[in-house]
Amino acid sequence: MSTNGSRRQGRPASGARVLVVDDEPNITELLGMALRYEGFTVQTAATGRAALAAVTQFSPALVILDVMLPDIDGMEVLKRLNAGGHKVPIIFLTAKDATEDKVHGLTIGGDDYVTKPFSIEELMARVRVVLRRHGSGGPESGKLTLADLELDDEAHEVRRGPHVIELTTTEYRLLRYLLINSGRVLTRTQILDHVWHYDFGGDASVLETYISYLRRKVDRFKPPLIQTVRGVGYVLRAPRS
Amino acid sequence: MSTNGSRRQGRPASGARVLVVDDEPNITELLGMALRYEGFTVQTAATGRAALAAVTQFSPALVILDVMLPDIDGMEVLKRLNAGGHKVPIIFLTAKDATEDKVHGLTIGGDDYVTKPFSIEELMARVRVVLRRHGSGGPESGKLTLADLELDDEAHEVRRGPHVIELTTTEYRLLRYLLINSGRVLTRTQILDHVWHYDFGGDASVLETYISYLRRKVDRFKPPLIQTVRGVGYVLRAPRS
DNA sequence: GTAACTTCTCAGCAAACTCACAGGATTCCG
DNA sequence: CGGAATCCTGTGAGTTTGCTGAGAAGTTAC
Repeated sequence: MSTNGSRRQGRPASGARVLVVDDEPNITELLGMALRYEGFTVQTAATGRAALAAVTQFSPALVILDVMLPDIDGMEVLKRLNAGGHKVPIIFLTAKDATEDKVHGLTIGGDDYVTKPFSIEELMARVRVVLRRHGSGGPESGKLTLADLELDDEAHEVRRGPHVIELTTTEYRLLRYLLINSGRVLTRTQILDHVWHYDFGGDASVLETYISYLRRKVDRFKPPLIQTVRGVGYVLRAPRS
Repeated sequence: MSTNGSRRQGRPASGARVLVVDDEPNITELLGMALRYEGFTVQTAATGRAALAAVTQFSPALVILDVMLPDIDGMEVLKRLNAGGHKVPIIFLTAKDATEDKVHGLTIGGDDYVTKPFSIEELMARVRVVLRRHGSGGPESGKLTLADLELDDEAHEVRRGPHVIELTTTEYRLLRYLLINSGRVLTRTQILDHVWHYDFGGDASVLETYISYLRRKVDRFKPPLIQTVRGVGYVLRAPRS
C-alpha cells in the first residue's frame, strides 16, 4: 500500500471519523488500513458494548458494524443508538448465507450493508455513498474522470467521450479502482487485494485477463489510458508525449 | 443508491414536522428513518397520552397514529384533538383484519389510513397526498415523467405517449419508485425495502416477476426504459445510444 | 359462493460472467 | 542476438444471474 499525501478524488473533507466494529482482528485491521489510507480517521472496537462507548466518545461520522458480535447483536446496537438519539449512519457487515431477513429494511434509512467476504473497493464505494448522502462527504459529483473517460457511480455508467461502454461488475470495479488512483502505479497485489474478495485464493493471472478485457472495451478508442508498468503493475493515465 | 441532499421529487418544503405514534419501537424506528431520510423532522411517541402532549408541544404538520395503543385508543386521541381545537391531519395505522368499519369514514376529514403491514412507498405516498392537500406539501405537480412515459399521481394513471396503461397496485408502486429515481441504479434490496411490505420475507424473485410484468406493459412500446444492470439492480432511463 | 384478479413461488432455460490455462508476443539483459 | 522473464489474449468449463411461464394461494367484487 503506497503512501502519498495528495489523492485527487474521494478525499474526505478532512479525515472524517469512521468507527469499525468487528470481533475479528483481521477485519478491523484490514479495514483500518484501507480507510486510513483513504484519509479517514479510524477507531476500532471488538464488541457491541465497546462500540456504544466509542460512538459517544469518538463521535464518528460513520460506523461499520458487524452484525455478529460476541456480546450485543449489531441490530441491537443500532436500536440503542437510535434510542439514544444518535443519528450516525451505519454500514453493516453480514455473512453471506443467513440474515437476509434480519438486514431487511435497512436501506430505507440510508444505511447499507455489505456481505462478507467483500472486496475493499466494494466497501469503500458504499462508504463514499453513505457519507455523501449524509452530507459529510463534501460536494463531490460522484463522477470520476480522466481525459475523455468518465465513470458515473450513480448511473453505474462508463463513457469514453460520446460512447457508452458496457462493463461487467468486475470490470467496473477494476476500472474504478484504477481511476481513483489514476496517475499512480498500482501493483498487482494492491489491485487484487482491492478489487477481488479479500479471501480470494485464485491465480493472480485473472488480473491480466481482466486488464485485457478492459483494454478491449475502454482503450478501443484514441489514446490508450491503461498502461503496463513492466515488473510493477498498471497505471491509468493520459499518455505522456 | 441515492446521492446527496437533493432528491428530485417529494422534497418537503423545509422539513415539515411529523409525529409518529406507535407502541412498537420497530415501527417508529422504521418510519422515523424513512421520514427523516425524506427530509422531514420527526418525533415519536409510544402512547396516546404522550401523543397528545407531543402534539401541543411539537406542533406537527401531520400525525401518523396507530389505532391500537396501550392506553388511549387512536380514535379517542383524534376526538380529544378535535375537542381541543387542533386541526392536525392524521394518518391511521390499523391491523389488517379488524376495524375496517371503525376507520371507514375517516378519509372524509382529509385524514387517511394505512393497514399494516404496509410498504414504505405506500405510506410515503399517503403522507405526500395528505400534506399536499393541507398546503404544507408545496406546489408539486404530482406528475412524474420520463421520455414519453407519464405517471400522474393524482389520477393514479400511467400513460405511454397516447396509450393509457393499466397497472395493478404493486406494479404502480414499483414503477413509481423507479421513476422517482430514474437515471439512478437501484439495488434489489432497495427496491424490495421500499415497494414491498416491511415484513416481506419471501423470495426476492418476486421483483423479477414484477419487472417482467412491467416490461410487458410499459416497455411494449418504442424504446425500452426499464433496464437491467446485471449484478446490481435496475434503472429506469432512456436508452443510451 | 363464484369468477376475476392479484400476488407470490418455483423451476427451467438462456445468457452472461468469472476464472484457469496455455501458447504466442513482447521486453529485458547480458 | 539469444534466452529468460514478463505480459497478452483466445478458448472453454463451470458457475451465477436474470427472464419467463405455469400455477397455487389469497383477495375482491358482485
